[in-house]
Amino acid sequence: MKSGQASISDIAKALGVSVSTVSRALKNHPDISEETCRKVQEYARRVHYSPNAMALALKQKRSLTIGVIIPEIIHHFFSSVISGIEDMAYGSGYRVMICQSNEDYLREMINVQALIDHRVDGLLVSISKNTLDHNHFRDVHQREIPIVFLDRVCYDIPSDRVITNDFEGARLVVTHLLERGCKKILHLAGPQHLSVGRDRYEGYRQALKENNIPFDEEYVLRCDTPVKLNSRRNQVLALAPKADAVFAVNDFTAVAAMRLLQENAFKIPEDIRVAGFGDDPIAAMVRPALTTVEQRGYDMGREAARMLINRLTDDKDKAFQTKTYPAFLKVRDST
Amino acid sequence: MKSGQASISDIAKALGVSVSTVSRALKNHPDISEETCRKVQEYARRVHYSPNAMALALKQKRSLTIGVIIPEIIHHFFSSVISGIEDMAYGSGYRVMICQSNEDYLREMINVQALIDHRVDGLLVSISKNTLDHNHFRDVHQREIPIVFLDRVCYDIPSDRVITNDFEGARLVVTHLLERGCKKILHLAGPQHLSVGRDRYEGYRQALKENNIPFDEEYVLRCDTPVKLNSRRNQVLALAPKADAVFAVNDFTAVAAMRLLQENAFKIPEDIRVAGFGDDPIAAMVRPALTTVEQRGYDMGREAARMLINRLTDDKDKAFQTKTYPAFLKVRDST
DNA sequence: TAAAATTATGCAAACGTTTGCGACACCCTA
DNA sequence: TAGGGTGTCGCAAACGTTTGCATAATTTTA
Repeated sequence: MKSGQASISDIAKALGVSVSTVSRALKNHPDISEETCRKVQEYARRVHYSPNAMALALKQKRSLTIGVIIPEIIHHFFSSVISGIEDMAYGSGYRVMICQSNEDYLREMINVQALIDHRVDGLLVSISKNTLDHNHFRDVHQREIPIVFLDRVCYDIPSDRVITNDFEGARLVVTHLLERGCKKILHLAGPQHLSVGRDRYEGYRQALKENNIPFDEEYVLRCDTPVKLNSRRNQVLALAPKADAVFAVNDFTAVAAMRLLQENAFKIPEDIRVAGFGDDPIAAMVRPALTTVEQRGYDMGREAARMLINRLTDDKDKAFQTKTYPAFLKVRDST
Repeated sequence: MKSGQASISDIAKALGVSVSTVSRALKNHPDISEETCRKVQEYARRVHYSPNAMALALKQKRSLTIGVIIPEIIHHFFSSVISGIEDMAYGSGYRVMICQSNEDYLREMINVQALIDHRVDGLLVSISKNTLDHNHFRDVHQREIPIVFLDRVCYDIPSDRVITNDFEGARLVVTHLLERGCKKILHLAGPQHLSVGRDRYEGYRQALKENNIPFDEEYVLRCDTPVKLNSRRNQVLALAPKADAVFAVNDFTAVAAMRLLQENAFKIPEDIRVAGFGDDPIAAMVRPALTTVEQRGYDMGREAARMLINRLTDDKDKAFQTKTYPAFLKVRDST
């Protein structure tokens, strides 16, 4: 025990027994006498023995660790996801390594490689906005490391998936706006190569179609962050007088839109209604409180972890499945 | 290479050389001929060889991993901290294992143990609200694993620390309120066993003292979350008519207070002014926008990681130091 | 041409575990 | 008293690396 950490063989030496005896004694193996068990365990406790997870992982060829790659931890949705993952993982004896891609393709690839190097048993991934190529995930798949995609999923790779019913959520919220009498709904859309961006866009179109409102390309702006909104403020302000509602692909952009409109003397919801997506806590705190679509991050994280751990243990070869969480409308004061 | 992952000895076997040759060839050791290097590296690339970090860690007795324990990832401050830590760590070849204590003492202890088991090279910690006993950190210290405390620090353990000047921040914001003419300032305080809670409280008192405003115990409420605020709403509403300002220990509580007051027909800032601490993004988004104290989470995380890595490499035995970030007042519409 | 130096490679130990198998020393039974 | 059973324990291999040292072949030097 040269440096702080006692090993099994330190204990063996100190007690004059073999390492195998110590190893067995520590887990109350029936081969070992009670007397020896007691002595070993007592000594182990005295020196604060803690098993070396690396050595274990090496031996057992599994690390009991799952890797998580999410775009940005600062978004409430993703931090809820992480909490869900952690709770489920810890409860099942797994550890979690969390990485952020920062919406960056290169960083995502680096993260994947780092997690592979660490021999994680499985991967939980929500892909970055700027990821168009999925070969790094294909690599993971070829290594027989199971992946569960979550929210921002990838349909190229055979895998389990956990998603919100984005299509239905968007359809619901837009239908709600139409029921309020809106005819011209501006959609601040997300990237169309992302499942969530596309599905919400299509839900928007579906709602229009169902209500016989003509679709107008001009009323769709690719704009999914407050920063982007700000850089397109003139365009938005030019459209706003003609529009009677804004549906943003997420709550942050919706709130930013609300502020922009309010600063320009629009009254919400009187002059123009605003809705978001995700039910970030901010939605309930701004004034007027934001109508949005609930997205259960914690539950989705938990479920994704459950599916992954399941595949790691019980049914390795079960058919892949996609779990879809229903979307619930949260009507507040902004619509 | 039975299961997906090729090892060094798989390469050795395939190429008819020894594992030591492969190991050296992979890192361009001068002992190995160019020819062999080329062959080995080419083959390694073909089979997607990636070194087993566990085996490496075992051999080298260091994992190039640092463990992070923070209370709750959903708080913007802490997720910024994490981003700062990650960027610095990745840039220096370190990996990061992130754990949440969820403000729970037991969970914090479990996290510490898990990170010890994983043989992290060092620890970055912001202690939980419910941690009164610090023996689990003393254990870490005895194992000669360096710790850097961050924001919520612990003075019992010899270690580096990174903090905000909470005292000064609170003094500034309260002074600002007094300059606005306030005389009765309600303080929604944090736990007094936490450095941040105590320092902000004392900053509040100091500001009063400097301005010859009598301190009144009745105007200090231990209440640092929206939930707690809600359960004490009657108490707050009883005090509000007599008070002319509220200073909350964090922005979430401040915003919750604003909403409570607004719902009860108080005008902000006309009837009562409200200030928070931390400059959470929500502070800029609510109306009126919240006056608060800036706290540079990203930079603090980066700095903490830098200090830790420094201690891990260069100067193991340098004297411990505490880095204090200055606090800046952000005056907005709520005061 | 023998000795010395150089070049390229392999052996084996070590890191901390787990685990199949074999080795004892007993005690019991027939 | 020989055979078998049982209760305790140790040996050694294996997991994937790195690295000091030995080895062998080749070249250089004197």
